[in-house]
Amino acid sequence: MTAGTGRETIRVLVVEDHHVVRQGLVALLNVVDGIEVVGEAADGVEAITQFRKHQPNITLVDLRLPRLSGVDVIQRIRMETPGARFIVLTTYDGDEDIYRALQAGARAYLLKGMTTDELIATIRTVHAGKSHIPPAIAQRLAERMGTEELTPREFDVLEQIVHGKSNKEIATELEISEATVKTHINSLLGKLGVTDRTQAATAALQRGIVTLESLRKPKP
Amino acid sequence: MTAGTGRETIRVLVVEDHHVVRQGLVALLNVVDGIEVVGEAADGVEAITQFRKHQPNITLVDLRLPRLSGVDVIQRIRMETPGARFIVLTTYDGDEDIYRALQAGARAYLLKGMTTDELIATIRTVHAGKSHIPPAIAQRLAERMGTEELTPREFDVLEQIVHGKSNKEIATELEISEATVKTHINSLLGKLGVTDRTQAATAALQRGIVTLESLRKPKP
DNA sequence: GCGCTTCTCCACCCATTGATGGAGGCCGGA
DNA sequence: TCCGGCCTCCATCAATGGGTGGAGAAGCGC
Repeated sequence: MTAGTGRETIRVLVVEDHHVVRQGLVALLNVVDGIEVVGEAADGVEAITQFRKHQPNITLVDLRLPRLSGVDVIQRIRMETPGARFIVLTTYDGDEDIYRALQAGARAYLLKGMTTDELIATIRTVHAGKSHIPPAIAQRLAERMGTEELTPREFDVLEQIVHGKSNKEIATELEISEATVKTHINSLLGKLGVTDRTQAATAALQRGIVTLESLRKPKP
Repeated sequence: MTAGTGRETIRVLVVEDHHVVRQGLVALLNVVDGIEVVGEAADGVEAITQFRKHQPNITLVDLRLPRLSGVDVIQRIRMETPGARFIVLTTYDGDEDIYRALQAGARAYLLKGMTTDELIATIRTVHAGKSHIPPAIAQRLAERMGTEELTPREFDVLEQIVHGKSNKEIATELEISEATVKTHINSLLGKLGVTDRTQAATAALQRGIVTLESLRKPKP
């Protein structure tokens, strides 16, 4: 079980819930010399099962997955196999997701829409033990630095703001006073670098702190 | 040039900018009996060129495309070939996009993440001259009905709201008085069925009236 | 224990926002 | 031509939102 930097075939696990995209990845990768797709998974739970079964060199994983998110998958697998290498692949490119994925131990981050060459080059790079972050993403990560973290409570309030709640409603929902809500809003506005709740809402959506999908359902 | 409902091969053009997804579609479709991918395009302009060249029975088209949007592509092609049949394929499922695509003449709307069977069944259905809208989407379309259209000016104001502008800033930007801005906001809040600007902003993003991507760039 | 952060709350003030109702001008369809 | 929709603007009022400064309690790391 030596770290492979040499000639042997790179064994890849593809984790992606969209059938078409998964199919595309497999089709693309299987014609490449030196890369073999050893397994596929359509959700987070299946991903872990497949990983245990195949012990791939590289796991290509989408962040938005049913049952268990991509970040969760990375964290859990790395708990039992710390040397596992991940490349995150996603359509959405909220800063928050990138950040969390890299924190969780992903070695590279690719947006769908990349070229085949980029994909293959990244797989080889990561398999060789290096990391690879595209310049555009590196830049946004840099911007994110220096930005303070929101506290859990501030996050709760922000979530409510995105859902269009008034301060009074937020107070009721979180069972705190309206004054406290205002306090939290005040500090989260500062941290997000915005001046009002509407800007806070769009900033939260842009950064992927809250997702548009979560808006449809009242409360999961 | 008779409408094909019989045995002959269905000739498909795939228009999709994401390499991986396009590859997936082509890989999936080319193994199916009775379906042949006759062309591929990665942007709107190329789509039109490819259409003229191959005159496919079915055009599978992504809505978000470089250079020319999916809706534009459908409209332009239908101007010269009114009988052309389109299936719209997209990840994002904003109501506005669905609506405009169907208005423009798309016969079916599929979300990425569909099964292979759904895709093939839909292609056959549309080729047979029928339409196919998934229940989930049909429901949202129904909800959208009864909703009044925004006027162009209301749309302008909404856009500014999503960009986090205050009424005063909007007034300056659009070169109208703040009073007028308020008037527009009042009516657009009603039409969107929301009670304040923050809800208006998230509603606009949900419905795809304004996109998150457009928030990054200051002014295109 | 001490310092730090977080969460909670208060009071006060002013700016912004949204609601209401009214009004004139313009344009395009009936 | 008249009607209806749209865009423009006005005044006024009540409610909400955001800014400031201060303060006590709980928890954590050292």
